[in-house]
Amino acid sequence: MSNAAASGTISRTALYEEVAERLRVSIFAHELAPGSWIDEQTLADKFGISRTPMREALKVLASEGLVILKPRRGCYVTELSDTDLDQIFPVIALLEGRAAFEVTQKATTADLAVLDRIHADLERHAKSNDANRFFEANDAFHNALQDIADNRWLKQLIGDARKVIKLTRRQSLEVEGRVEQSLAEHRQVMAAIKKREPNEAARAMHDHLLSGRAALAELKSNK
Amino acid sequence: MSNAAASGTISRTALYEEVAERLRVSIFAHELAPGSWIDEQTLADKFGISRTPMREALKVLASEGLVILKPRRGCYVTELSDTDLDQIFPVIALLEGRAAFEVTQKATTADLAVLDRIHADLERHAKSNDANRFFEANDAFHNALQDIADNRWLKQLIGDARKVIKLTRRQSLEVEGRVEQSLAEHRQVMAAIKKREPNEAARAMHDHLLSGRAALAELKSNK
DNA sequence: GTTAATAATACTGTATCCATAATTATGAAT
DNA sequence: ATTCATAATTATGGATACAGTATTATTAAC
Repeated sequence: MSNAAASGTISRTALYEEVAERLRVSIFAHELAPGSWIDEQTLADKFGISRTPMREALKVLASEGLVILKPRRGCYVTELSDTDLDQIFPVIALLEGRAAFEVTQKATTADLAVLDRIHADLERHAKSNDANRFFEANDAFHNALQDIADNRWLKQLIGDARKVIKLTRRQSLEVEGRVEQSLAEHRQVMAAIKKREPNEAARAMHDHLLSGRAALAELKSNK
Repeated sequence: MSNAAASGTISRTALYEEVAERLRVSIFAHELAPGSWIDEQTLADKFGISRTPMREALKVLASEGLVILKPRRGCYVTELSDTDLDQIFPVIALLEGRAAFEVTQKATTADLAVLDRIHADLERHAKSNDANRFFEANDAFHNALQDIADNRWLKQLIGDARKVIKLTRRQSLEVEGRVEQSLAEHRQVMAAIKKREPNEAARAMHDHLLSGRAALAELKSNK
């Protein structure tokens, strides 16, 4: 049998997937504001597509929790209250703690090298006070960790939960001193992983995320 | 203003939701076998609907992990390997443990009464060796617990994860003595909740679910 | 007889169309 | 003037039609 090279570069993603991704970006950028109604037809016209893939994309976003579909009422961007954040952060902390736990058990020396490199990026961007790059590296670190944990379902659940809190992620890093604090917490996570102490790594990651929630709360109270 | 009674009982669920539920049932009952291809048109005809709501339902199931959508190739029922089960059970154990933790903190005496009643059902159906009703009551218990935990996001993530393992879970009760063991574990959970010891409740629930996984593994090895 | 190429068939993906339900606006009555 | 009812407009939900791609089968050539 001929190989799959002829069937295109891997496989062209379906239109509804691209639409879903564009919508996610729009939602995270608050171009589609929380609580606002999504006009299927208008948005589909703007994207240059018909309502069909738009509707399919909205179904996907709905099951991700990014929008809510009210039957016969239309689609609205999810609004996150403080209560929601208080509810979801401990859950993410738990899940990512578990990821750290599994990483500590499974990581090869090559895996550790990858983490080390990303952590070095974190240190560098913290030193140069580049909050944007720090944020990116932070994302990369958590993603790398989940890849190494090599648990498809854990990764999926964390991804779902993280998508939701991304709705509000207006840099908790803007809190005075948060970058340094976050960095220190990352160091603890790395140290625990290298020491091969799963429980300690899990606890460090867990506390790191709750600390992120606290920073966000502080930001709001000062606003 | 006239009330909403005329607009039907609460709000009629969309067709695609009903279809999604029917598909879930079919998948759990293995009428749609793991790995098998789902013929949109044929199935839509059988349900007496068009392809549109069928496709929307499949999108939802895909993001729940029950099926996978291969672009231009169609839709296939997810196959769960032993590795998948080994990966997902510890995660569910963690999440439901957290739910038990939160319940122990939040439950009112009325809540405890509800749990007591369902637990009594469990005891009864175990005594009469009615595995089906035991399974139902077990589901009801876990659902009630999540309702009392009153954490929308935790409930959603547990629901997503549980949907996946429902593909296999029911069989575990067929293991010799599993019903009794499961009952004993439930007693421990209830006791810890009543004693208002969150950590103990979490650990008991966690172990209960891992025990369920072990039973399933045993069933497979004997098969 | 086997393999490769081409053609046909069938299914996925997208667009358009129709029907139903909800909301809003306008008019009438109190 | 305010409220309630009715009608009209608009958007969602569902069906059908159409286009493009992938797979399979058949035929021809080696």
